[in-house]
Amino acid sequence: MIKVMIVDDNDIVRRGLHTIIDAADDLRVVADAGDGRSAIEAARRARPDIALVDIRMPGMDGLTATRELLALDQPPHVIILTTFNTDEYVDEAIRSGAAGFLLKDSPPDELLRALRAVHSGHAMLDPAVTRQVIDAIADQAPRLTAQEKAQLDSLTAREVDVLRLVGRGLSNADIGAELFMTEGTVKGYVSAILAKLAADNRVQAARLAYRAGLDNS
Amino acid sequence: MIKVMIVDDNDIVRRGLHTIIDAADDLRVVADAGDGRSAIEAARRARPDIALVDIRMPGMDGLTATRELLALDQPPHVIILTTFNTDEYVDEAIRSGAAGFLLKDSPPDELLRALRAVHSGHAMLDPAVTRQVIDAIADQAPRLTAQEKAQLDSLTAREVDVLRLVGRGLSNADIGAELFMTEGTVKGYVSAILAKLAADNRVQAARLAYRAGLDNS
DNA sequence: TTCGAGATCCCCCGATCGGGGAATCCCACA
DNA sequence: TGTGGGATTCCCCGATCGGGGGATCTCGAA
Repeated sequence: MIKVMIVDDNDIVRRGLHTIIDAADDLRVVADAGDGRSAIEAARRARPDIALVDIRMPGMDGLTATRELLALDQPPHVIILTTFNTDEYVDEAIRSGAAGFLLKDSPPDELLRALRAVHSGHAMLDPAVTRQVIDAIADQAPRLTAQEKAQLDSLTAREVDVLRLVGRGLSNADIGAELFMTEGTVKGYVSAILAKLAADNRVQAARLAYRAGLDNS
Repeated sequence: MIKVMIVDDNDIVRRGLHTIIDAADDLRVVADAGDGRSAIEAARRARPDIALVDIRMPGMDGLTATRELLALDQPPHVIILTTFNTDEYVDEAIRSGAAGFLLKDSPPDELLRALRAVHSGHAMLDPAVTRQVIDAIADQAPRLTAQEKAQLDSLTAREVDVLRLVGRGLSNADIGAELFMTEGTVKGYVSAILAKLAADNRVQAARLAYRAGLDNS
């Protein structure tokens, strides 16, 4: 039996969700709340497996409530509910830790599928939201061009070591200390790197290092 | 009537998908292909609305096939099918332009839902895949720390102009030319920027500009 | 009206960077 | 057993950077 909590300031919506969920054999609503603050308390008492949280609420908004819920000892999974297809919140909701993002006009069985999927550790987004997320990923920085990849591949291992530190904003002297070589040696490497990467200066080389993800490893 | 094409090297899988899809009133399989190359030709002839593409195929793999299909005149939407929950390909599939990513063991009605959602311009991922995608987004670079945000906010508009160009790797002279000011003036701004951002040098300032997304706008 | 913040320019000066060599050393490959 | 590529070090030298001032001018808020 999957225990569900409903958090929505609209009484009618709460009743509607209640009806849909309790009609399923494997789901049961164990708590209700009309605002974020009482949701936290209710969750502490009822220990729901999943919280359905409206994103727009008076007082504590849904995203803040989500973060608070997930900070509990035995946190529920959180599915965000929203009325509109609001670009805005999707990214923030995901970063807040939500495992789902559904529109209130999606059909009841979609809600039930989502509850079950989320309960088994998966996640579910409304198809329209999925489209947004996918487009955002596809539009992300084109990574590296083929040319840039080839340029990076042409670097020797040692040059990559140096580039990594250039990317972090270290001076040649600092890089030398880090890699146990003379500043003069570092300068030689930096020159070689700039030539191979067709970069005018170390900032441009650092940019490439950053985009290639060389800086954080 | 939504026209669907099936691209899979396994004959049994093709038949199975065929049966599932044709059983629906609003869907019809209009083309079949066992490899990427023939899929392109088939798509050109049959003009399907959606192509279901196996990611693993002999010859042209599913992702390459996806890119080729999407390069056609009237490209179909592409849904990737895969047997395993393979971490690997999800990101690349999305970047290749796929509108869906389903596991072959998902229930038939999930496939039908996906086909309909994708046909209406939405997207659908298997819940397990959605979980991966969501986790990846949530784990992404923490953006900026509150402190870094405050530091950026403390910059004047003109300083931001300069920082933007510093982030692109321009020299002070180039920045001056770009913003119609003397190199000396630029140097003054850069010094102020480094002080406000607590950066040791322009590379570190550029890093911050890059992370703040200041460079591409 | 005064005052301060921002934008613009200027100067000096030391530190750092980047280009162009040149010289070892080592190791793999022919 | 050469030969060459990579790693390492050093040199010089001009260009660029960065710090620390000081000087206008404008505009808006006190």
